[in-house]
Amino acid sequence: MRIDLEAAAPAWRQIADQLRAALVSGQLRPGAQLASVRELALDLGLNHNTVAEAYRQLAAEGFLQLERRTGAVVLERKSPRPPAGEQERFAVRLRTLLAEARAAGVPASALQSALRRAVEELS
Amino acid sequence: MRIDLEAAAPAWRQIADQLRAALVSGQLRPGAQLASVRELALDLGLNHNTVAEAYRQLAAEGFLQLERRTGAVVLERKSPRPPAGEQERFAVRLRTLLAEARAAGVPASALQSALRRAVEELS
DNA sequence: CACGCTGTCTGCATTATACAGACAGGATGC
DNA sequence: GCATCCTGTCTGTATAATGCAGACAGCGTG
Repeated sequence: MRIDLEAAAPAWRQIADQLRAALVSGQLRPGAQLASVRELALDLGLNHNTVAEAYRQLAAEGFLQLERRTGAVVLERKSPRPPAGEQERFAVRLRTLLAEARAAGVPASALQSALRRAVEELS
Repeated sequence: MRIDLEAAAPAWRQIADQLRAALVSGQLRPGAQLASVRELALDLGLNHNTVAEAYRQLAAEGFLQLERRTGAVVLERKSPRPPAGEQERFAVRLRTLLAEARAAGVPASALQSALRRAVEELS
């Protein structure tokens, strides 16, 4: 796990994003015990409150259970009904991301293979 | 063009992102004249400085020429050599975006078809 | 019953954002 | 000639977000 303090996205969101990816992909299964906010903060070179903010975000999404003595535990979570327009918002963000990559000079062929790989990983 | 002031991304970045998508896709061709910062700001319900910040961002990327009297004009721009690791950064952001969409409840099949559509649009 | 470990809360310094308004320069109209 | 208008730019400011330091609260353990 890697955090870039210079990035536009705040550190707590980067932490939440990377943990969410691990949760959705099944690398973190229900019942798993996460590192304490201070442990992970020390590991990342951040303040414990920054990690706590990320944990609270994932708890609000239903992924984690936070308790005083127990720490952060992965919950069972059924996929929610997608809010209206969620699919369209994804399409817009995907187009934006592709435009940024093409503007940075990444060839279209490389983007296509990355997209095809993503399609396969979703199966 | 639509701006959401409540979104996490700042307004000037949303403007730049949407204009960049239009530039990369060829909807805005070299020589085209953009709306003045005040015109577009009025159209979006924002301050002219917010639009100017977006224009400066695109100018720094080589897309626009900004001049006092002339306004904002689309430049010819050869795609730069992609910085090292740019392709990998794209892959990471794509995975993050997909994880977020799946967490929001968008079914994998919908994501796959959106990805396939994006592959075709890149040809 | 003191200690240690957990997440939570309050307060603070810094930075980013969006805005209001003044400025600069060059074309246009009288 | 010269006022006027339209362009992007610059300065200053109020507000919110961010990351951090440190204190607090609950609960198991020795």
